[in-house]
Amino acid sequence: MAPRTTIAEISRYDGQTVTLSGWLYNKTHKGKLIFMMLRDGTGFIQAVIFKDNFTETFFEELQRLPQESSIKVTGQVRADKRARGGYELQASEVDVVQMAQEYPISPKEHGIDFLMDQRHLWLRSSKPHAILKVRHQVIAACREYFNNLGFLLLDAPIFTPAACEGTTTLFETDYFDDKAYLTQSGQLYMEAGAMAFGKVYCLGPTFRAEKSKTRRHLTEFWMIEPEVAYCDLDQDMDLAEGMILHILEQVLQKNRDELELLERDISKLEIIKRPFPRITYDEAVQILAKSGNEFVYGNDFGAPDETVISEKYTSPIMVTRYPASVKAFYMKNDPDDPQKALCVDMLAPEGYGEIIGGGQREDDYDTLLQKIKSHGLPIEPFEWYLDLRRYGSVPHAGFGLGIERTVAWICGIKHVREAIPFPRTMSRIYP
RNA sequence: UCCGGUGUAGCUCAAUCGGCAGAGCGGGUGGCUGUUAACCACUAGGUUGUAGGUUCGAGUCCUACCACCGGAGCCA
Repeated sequence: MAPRTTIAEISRYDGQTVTLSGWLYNKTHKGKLIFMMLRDGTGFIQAVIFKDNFTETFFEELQRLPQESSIKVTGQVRADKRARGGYELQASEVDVVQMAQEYPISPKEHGIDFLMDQRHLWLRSSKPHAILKVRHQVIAACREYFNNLGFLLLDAPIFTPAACEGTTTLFETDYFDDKAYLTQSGQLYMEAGAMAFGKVYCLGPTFRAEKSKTRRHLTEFWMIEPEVAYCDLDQDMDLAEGMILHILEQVLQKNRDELELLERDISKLEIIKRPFPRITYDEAVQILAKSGNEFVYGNDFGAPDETVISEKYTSPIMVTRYPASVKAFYMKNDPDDPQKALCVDMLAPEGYGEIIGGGQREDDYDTLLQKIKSHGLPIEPFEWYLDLRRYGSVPHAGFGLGIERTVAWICGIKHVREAIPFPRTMSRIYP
């Protein structure tokens, strides 16, 4: 029997006879020839079927074979300028594993709603393939980065007893005779982890019941959240910057084919170098003022504001020291300016907006207690969190990176819904 | 939740002033030895989102509802 191989490694088999197992991606025929574009998950290759090598009836059956039928093709690999990818398979044997029904996704244009209804099938197409391979690399690079720095992976719970930042954006579930909420962030648990292990991170899905309908929002999205004990805001920013650079380096090295298929302008990623500009909220407000934007000092930036600010730069930028009033209760105030928080948002270039939010955490017990109260939050669910300040509190900091926004930026795609295999939005929970 | 837009064949879209519902792709049949989202010929395919209303006549105008798209707020 001919050795079985994959399309990705086909160039090693030039001249040899192999069997490829996959699916019929597309086909065209011309008289005594059928050109079958075969995919096997690792790549695409054209198989050429010549009528004289098969029986009349089987050749006619192959001519009618529907898209996405599963097939095994045996044949000789040969380099051919006329074939996309440089190699094609001269088929000597075709085994139809299953003849598919009429496939709904043709190689022509489709609308996004139709494609999302067919997401379980759309995953087979080349564009979702490319994006999800980049996603894989982004996640792999993040984990590699933290693992190499001696971080411990510490998984955070999905069911949580209370909100980090109010309850309006939480998904509520029945939890036996009680209520539980789907997590919005693993951060508070990572703070406990940092006090136990020094440097930890978590990676997992988080949930927001926001009725958001924009290209940057999902109700279920993935975050990677590191947290470090004995760490201040500047060190936190160094960590975030290093992580982004490592992600870019890995994707640019390993996913060039995917970025090319997505028609990404790679030069915009290649010019990104250390150090990323670090500006304060006040400086960002000045940029807005110079651009003639109407902006009320003290507010948080909206999406159009972020775009105006980030368009001034070609690399991601880090904006620090927002007014404490617009930030979460656990943020530490700047000792030099108590109205400001020691926080940082990283804004991706090209208008992709915020991909990282983080900062130094409030480590003083009394101050934290006051903040919980002044944010109108109940004390009791946070008793365990306050314990972290009762027993050996230290300065610490961390951040959260949104995986889908990062993937969307790197891929140059418009909407985060394509950066996750099965997106969950306000109006979609199927398939 | 608010603002704007779109709903017509399996898919992507046309249909002029309110006057015979169409095309391309996909499907089917036939042809062709080099196709890359092929080409040529023939062919099947419709409750025009739903419910009302105006009119001799509604895909087109009006009202309500539904779905989706884009944007805002909130955020990663």
